[in-house]
Amino acid sequence: MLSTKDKQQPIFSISQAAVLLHISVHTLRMYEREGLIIPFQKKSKHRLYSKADLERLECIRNAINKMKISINGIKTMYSLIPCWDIIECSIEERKNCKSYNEHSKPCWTYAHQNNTCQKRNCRECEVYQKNAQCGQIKELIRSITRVK
Amino acid sequence: MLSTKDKQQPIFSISQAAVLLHISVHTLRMYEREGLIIPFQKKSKHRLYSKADLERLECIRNAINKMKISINGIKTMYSLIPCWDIIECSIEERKNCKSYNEHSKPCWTYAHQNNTCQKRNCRECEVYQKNAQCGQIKELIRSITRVK
DNA sequence: AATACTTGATATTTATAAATGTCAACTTTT
DNA sequence: AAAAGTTGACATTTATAAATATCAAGTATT
Repeated sequence: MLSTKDKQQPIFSISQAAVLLHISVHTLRMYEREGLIIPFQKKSKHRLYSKADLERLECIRNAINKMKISINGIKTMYSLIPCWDIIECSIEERKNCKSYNEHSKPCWTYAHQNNTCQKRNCRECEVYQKNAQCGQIKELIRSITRVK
Repeated sequence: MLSTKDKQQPIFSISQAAVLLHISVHTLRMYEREGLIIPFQKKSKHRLYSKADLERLECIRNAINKMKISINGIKTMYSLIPCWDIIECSIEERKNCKSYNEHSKPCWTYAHQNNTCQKRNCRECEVYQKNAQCGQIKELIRSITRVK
């Protein structure tokens, strides 16, 4: 069994990842351009993928090809992740946060300013990492349900 | 200003609705088959649409044609509506409810058994009606956030 | 220093979702 | 009772998202 840390280690090149996932390098870069994934970047701008990245990509593939959800659909789904509850940002921050107030793309695709997320590396953020498994969004929504 | 009740009155035939929305009758029936809408049904099986239905359909159209979210994407989004929190069903009911546990289609498309929803008319249910406006799902997710 | 791989940008192909068309039986309207 | 509208089922068209191809410049590997 792999530790969480091991799963996050960026070890596969883009072509290795492409082979493992049976897709093309182009497709991987497209998913990144769309904001579905954030591979590790070397200084040379070359990408590296972790096992967690591959797991996430399998969910994305499944959503697109089996569940027939469009890429924009997936982006919108990601925009529903209750990030504010995960990172516990302040009411004031929420008021000014596009990710809190809009619903078209994932929080990690915004250029956040004047809030906690500005200093965060989204690839390492729990909001991003928690959603590597399929069905995690609904799980999160269930878990934030307030007690009455 | 129309009252909520007025907006819910089923008054438009399918062809009238189609003209008002600039779409074909076929498309309206397709959205229904997919579980995106529940028009009122006369005993003769003829459909009638309310102003609220038209509003909902405009959101659906916008999602498909402007936001480029696929129909299956919209169904998945609807599956994230925190219905359990809106109707306040019991923990026991949640345990056995497909809508609570799965994430592929809206709660109103399940043939619910042995729970509160069995006796409900989904078209009249708050869960369905609350989601007539675009962006309502995120609004609901924000609103159920538990206090820490 | 030669070979293989990666980058981003633009263009093209292909797979298929969304929308329409057709039809015979039934319902509503005049 | 004739005309217009609606139903469901099946077939076809079209619009476009997803995937792939090409290329010249840069980086990594042996």
